[in-house]
Amino acid sequence: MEKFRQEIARKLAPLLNMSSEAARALMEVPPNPAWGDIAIPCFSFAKTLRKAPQAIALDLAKAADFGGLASSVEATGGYLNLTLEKAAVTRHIMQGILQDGASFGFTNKGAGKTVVIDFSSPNIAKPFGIGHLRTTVIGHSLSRIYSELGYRVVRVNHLGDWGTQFGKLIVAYKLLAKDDELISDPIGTLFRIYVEFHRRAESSPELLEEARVWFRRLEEGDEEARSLWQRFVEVSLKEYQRVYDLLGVEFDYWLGESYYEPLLASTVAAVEAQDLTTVSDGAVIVDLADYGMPPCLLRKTDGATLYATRDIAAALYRDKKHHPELMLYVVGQEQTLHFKQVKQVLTLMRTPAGEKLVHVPFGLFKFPEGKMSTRQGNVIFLEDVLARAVDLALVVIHAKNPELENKRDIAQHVGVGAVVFGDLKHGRIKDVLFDWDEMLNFDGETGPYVQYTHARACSILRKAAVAPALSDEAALTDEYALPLIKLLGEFPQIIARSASEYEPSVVARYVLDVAALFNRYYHNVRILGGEKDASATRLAVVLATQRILARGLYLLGVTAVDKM
RNA sequence: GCGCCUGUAGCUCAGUGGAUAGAGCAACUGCCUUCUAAGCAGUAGGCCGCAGGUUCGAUCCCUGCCAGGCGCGCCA
Repeated sequence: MEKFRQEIARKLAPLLNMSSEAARALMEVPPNPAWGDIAIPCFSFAKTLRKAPQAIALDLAKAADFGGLASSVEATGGYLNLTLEKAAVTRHIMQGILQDGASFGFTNKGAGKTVVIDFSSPNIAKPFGIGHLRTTVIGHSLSRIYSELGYRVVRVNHLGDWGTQFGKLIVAYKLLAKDDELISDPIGTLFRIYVEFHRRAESSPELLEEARVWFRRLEEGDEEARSLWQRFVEVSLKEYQRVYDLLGVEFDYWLGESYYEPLLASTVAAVEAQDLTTVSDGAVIVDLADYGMPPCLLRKTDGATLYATRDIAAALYRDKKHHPELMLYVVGQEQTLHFKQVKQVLTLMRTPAGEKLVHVPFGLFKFPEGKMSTRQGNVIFLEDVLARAVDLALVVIHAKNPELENKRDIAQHVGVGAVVFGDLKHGRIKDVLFDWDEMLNFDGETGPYVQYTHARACSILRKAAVAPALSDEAALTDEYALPLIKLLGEFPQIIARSASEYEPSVVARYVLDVAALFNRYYHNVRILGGEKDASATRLAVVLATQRILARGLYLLGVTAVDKM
């Protein structure tokens, strides 16, 4: 479709006295498909040409020559509306998808470029809660979307494996846990003692001081502290891996904050060397008042480093190691200020890392009961959510398709797909209300709906007696096939837009639209049987749809099942 | 107090400086002897938070206000 728009823009540009890019940017999609494929609003020319928009549109319609591209050109209400030649459009799109197969959306914009994506990044010793779902699935999807554009993608899991919470955990462990508990139920145990620690600390604040001491000992390499820390990290990673396996999420690097620890001293020194730091109440800070921000703390009064120090060190490290074009941080919007500060400090340091750093924020999960807090112990485990979704999917399969083989396997993909898709269909930035009913819904605008549509397409392709072929082009232009094919043709633009906006929901919405149009097609047009050439051509539409749906779901990190 | 984000149908959300603001869920009503009814089709449901401004044209951009969320030097 885009190819046609650009063609039209090129022919239109001289008449409007502008570049073809500008002419392209002017184009709109008419609200009513009956009015055509492309609309050029003429209101903005009225002043300079001193003519009514209506008349301008009329003149353009008369003057323009689009060759065989447009089947109708009309001036209505100040708009120049044009309809593309149906057969040319459908032929072009269908040939493209059938030839390119899965690589139809591939535009190669990112060839030779690298993007580093920091996502998921759970805090060790805290359960992998529903709160981690968003960063994990958004980051996973973005990594696939950028790969699709030809970028080399470096996926980094920036584990929260350092910081004062480990002092707390060590104190709590020595006080409250037995060794065998950590083996039988690692996260559960760490979680329990972490909550209990905070409960006790309310009446015994000296525990907090003890925790600070232990973290200090950890930083200094104390053997006991170190070995406890090591165990906490190991058992936690093992549990996280189960969730990642379920979601199909992988990383290129698992680098905790501890990894950057040896770099911190030189990082602070580098900032100091640029004369950016001042000492305030004994702490080392970068004053950012000139940029309308509170200061960025690099060292506490006691000399210990902070979150910002580690993020600056990590950004410098990533830039040096991977030479990326972009460094994305898929982290909740509550950390917007933090990343603005880090970016500003990097910019002041005059390193390229400053402009490469992009915070990709997302809204929080909200709960009817109020804010969720690990410390208070009210957490919804992601694994439980996924398990419930899978169980429910199994129940639905037994009810709707009892003959299905591999029920458990399919149920897992469908259940997980419902949860993942349910998250990704929302714009990132909005807060999400956690709602079991919506999370476990399989009807309407959901992952299972798209998966089901894909399975339907697969089912037809399995039963077909003839091979898909574009042998009867008239079968591509009926009122149900035409809008579907046009939409399929937008796939490359959709991928590009979702990448530039860091917004997987663009793909999710698109895939829902494709599914809706396909289901309408399916319902109204008989594909199998009938005249051979027409049937083969309709099968080609089914095949093209199946490929786009499969690829779209892949980009979202959802499995496209063949049957369900 | 200051800063950032959000406010669209009963609920969850799309949407664009332009022509009649769209989906899904929930409600009601049709459609399974035809390719998977996790589907399709229909009915109903709207001062696009409020008030100004910019513009030929604002739900969209600007300002103010209201409501909610988040953040604001020694947590991450």
